[in-house]
Amino acid sequence: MRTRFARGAETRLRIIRVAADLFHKQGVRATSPDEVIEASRTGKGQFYHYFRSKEGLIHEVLQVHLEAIKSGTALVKYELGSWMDLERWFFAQVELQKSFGMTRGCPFGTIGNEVTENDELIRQDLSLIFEVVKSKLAVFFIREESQGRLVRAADENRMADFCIAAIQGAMLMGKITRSSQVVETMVREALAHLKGYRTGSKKA
Amino acid sequence: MRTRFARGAETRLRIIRVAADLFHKQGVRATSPDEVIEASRTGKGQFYHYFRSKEGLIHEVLQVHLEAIKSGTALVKYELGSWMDLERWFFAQVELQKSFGMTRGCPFGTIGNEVTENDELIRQDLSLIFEVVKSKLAVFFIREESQGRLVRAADENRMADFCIAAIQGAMLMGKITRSSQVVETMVREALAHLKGYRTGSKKA
Amino acid sequence: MRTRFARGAETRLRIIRVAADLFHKQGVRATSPDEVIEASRTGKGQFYHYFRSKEGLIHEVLQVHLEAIKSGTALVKYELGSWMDLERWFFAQVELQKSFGMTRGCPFGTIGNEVTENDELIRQDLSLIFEVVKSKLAVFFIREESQGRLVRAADENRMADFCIAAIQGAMLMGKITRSSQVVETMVREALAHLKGYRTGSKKA
Amino acid sequence: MRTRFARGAETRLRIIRVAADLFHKQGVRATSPDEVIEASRTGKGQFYHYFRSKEGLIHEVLQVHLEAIKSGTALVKYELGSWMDLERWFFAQVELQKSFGMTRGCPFGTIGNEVTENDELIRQDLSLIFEVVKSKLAVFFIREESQGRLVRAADENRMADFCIAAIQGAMLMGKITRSSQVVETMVREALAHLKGYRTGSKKA
DNA sequence: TATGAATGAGGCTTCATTCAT
DNA sequence: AATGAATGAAGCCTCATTCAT
Repeated sequence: MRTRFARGAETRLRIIRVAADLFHKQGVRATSPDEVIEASRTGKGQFYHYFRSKEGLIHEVLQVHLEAIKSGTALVKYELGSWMDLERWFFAQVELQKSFGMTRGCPFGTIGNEVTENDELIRQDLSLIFEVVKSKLAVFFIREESQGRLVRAADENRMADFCIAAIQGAMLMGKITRSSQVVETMVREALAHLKGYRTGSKKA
Repeated sequence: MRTRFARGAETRLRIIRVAADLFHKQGVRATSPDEVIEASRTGKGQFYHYFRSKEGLIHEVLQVHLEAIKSGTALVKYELGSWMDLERWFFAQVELQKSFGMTRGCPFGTIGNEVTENDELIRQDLSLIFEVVKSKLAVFFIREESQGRLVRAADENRMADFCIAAIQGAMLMGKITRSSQVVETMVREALAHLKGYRTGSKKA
Repeated sequence: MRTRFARGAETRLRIIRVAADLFHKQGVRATSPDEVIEASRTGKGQFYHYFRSKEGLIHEVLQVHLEAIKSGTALVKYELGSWMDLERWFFAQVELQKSFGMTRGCPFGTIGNEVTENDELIRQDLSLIFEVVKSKLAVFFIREESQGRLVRAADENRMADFCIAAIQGAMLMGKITRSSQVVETMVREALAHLKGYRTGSKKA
Repeated sequence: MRTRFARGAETRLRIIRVAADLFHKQGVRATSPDEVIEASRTGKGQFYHYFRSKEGLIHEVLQVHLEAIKSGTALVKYELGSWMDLERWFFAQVELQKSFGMTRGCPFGTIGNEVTENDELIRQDLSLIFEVVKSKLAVFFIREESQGRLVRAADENRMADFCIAAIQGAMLMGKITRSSQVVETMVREALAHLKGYRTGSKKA
């Protein structure tokens, strides 16, 4: 039997999950509290009981994403141990996008794109998420470097930023063209570029 | 004294220009016809006299962008004659973004990111724009190739796609982080990668 | 070669004809000047050049109907010379309704139904039309009476009113049920009732 | 003190009642949600909380009418036990119309007349209402017949249809002419016709 | 005669939120 | 914890009309 606390937490999470999906699918602007309420089969009161406002909900959705990334429970694995893992990291996102018929982009990029000067809090949530992702990617490059597997010119932070911007650009173009081709091209070029920083690569 | 032709066309263009700016600034979803109407100091009726609907306006805004790109009158120059021009192409966009205090992304990416399955017409308008941009970039790479200045492995279409996805990812991250740093990093890495396809580059 | 006057008159008539059809099809409230203008391929200016207002147009449409009834050029013939003609009068309207797939009622009833306390002018136009129709029907009954073919109890004015109300009720029900059955039932019952006023009818 | 159930239902019913009256007075087309909202002193949100759309409201209004007819709580009584009741049925409607100064017709006929090919749902609601009214009238005629009080030629269904079309035609003409005279004429003629189907009537 | 630009009120609906139970 | 009634601003669009050329 569920505890009283758990029952509430469940509702809260159900709302968050539904909202996360709708935000990913159609963006935050196009998603109204009403739509989230209906899709999560909750009541108006519950919604505003758990979330201060729509902005509050977005924040919570992003928190859940952030926790998943931090704890490694996200669909995409951000802890990289090898170049193979890096490839997997890129392609996991491509596969995710394909699973939605190329109708969606990156959930964070989609939200980030809608941010204006009035959405400073959300922008900071996103910045933090990307900061965490970046540091996870950087950790891998730093480890590679510490083991002498990167050329001197390699800059781990720049490489991490490059990865993120590359996948963001790739997925955005994939969504716009509704085709996985550009996405795969971009991912392969990005990987090729990154591998150029490995010692012993033919470009070195 | 205004010509008969100009009377209406002026109003129409005024609306389009105001809308283009608002769409760039806050996205299409966050921009209401009423806001466009007020900012362009027109009447409600005029708006719907010139544009079938909000979607129709977005379409027209994109048409104007497309024409500017095709005719070379856009702020960013898409006709590249040299690697210097390619660098300028990248940096012109970074500068544009900086001129808005890093609060905006690419006008096309911004709209593209908001596209859902119900906005098929707009999606196709954007696809066409990117198609045109791509072919302009490809023309440069093809010319380089034809003059033996690219390594055999170079694929001009892929390179063009890479340029577009790279700048899109860069600008989106620039907008989210409100910092030009990632943008510049991405642009430099992208250029480095592309230059790797030149014959005689140290990586070749 | 058309005279200058004729050209204008033509436009005017084209508008009236298109409007008459739209009013019949969807009523006056659901028909906007814009719709009439577009369907008649005219300009805004022309419309308000020929008609003071939408109300003015309705008035003119009704005038044209009235003239057609008076002059005998209407689709339905109101000059009755025999009981056969009376049957034809009823059935012509049923046929007209059938020709529109039972989606329309009587053009006058449709407009009359929409009349409110603010449409006094239109109401009077319609009253006049029905007055004229009534007197045409009454003329027939009076002639019959004067030739001793009606029973003493027959009242020609009441009989005419009965005809009109019967066909109005019939067509309205036909439109609502989308079926000609009620209409035909009503017409036959009405005819049976009227024939009961003939001398020598079995009911007499 | 209001019960939990009543709180919302009251508002809902208030809106329906106000709407029913406005629809009767000026038709559905001329009645805007805003007008209903104001007249029922509700908020915009409430309106759309209780009704999907304006069409939804019309539907609900008709449902309420239908229930009233079925349950016998309507102003007009449809359960007839005698020819006297049938007369009362006709005259109750005439009196109702008179009580509005002959400015309104039948509430159902008024709405039915405005129905176009895009209002299929409403048309069906009306069809159903008339179906129910018809069967109630038919029940009376069938009972009469079963007791041998109708001539062989009498067809109960046709008689019921005749009643409905007659009163519809009568009320429409009453509204257009703003006079109760035609209405009374029609009602009396209709009754005379119907009585002709009684055994022993002088017409038999 | 003819065209269509311009105006602003209003029509239908959704939004985000608060409140009462 | 949960429900859903209530609110009013705003969003997208059409209407009926007038004005300028």
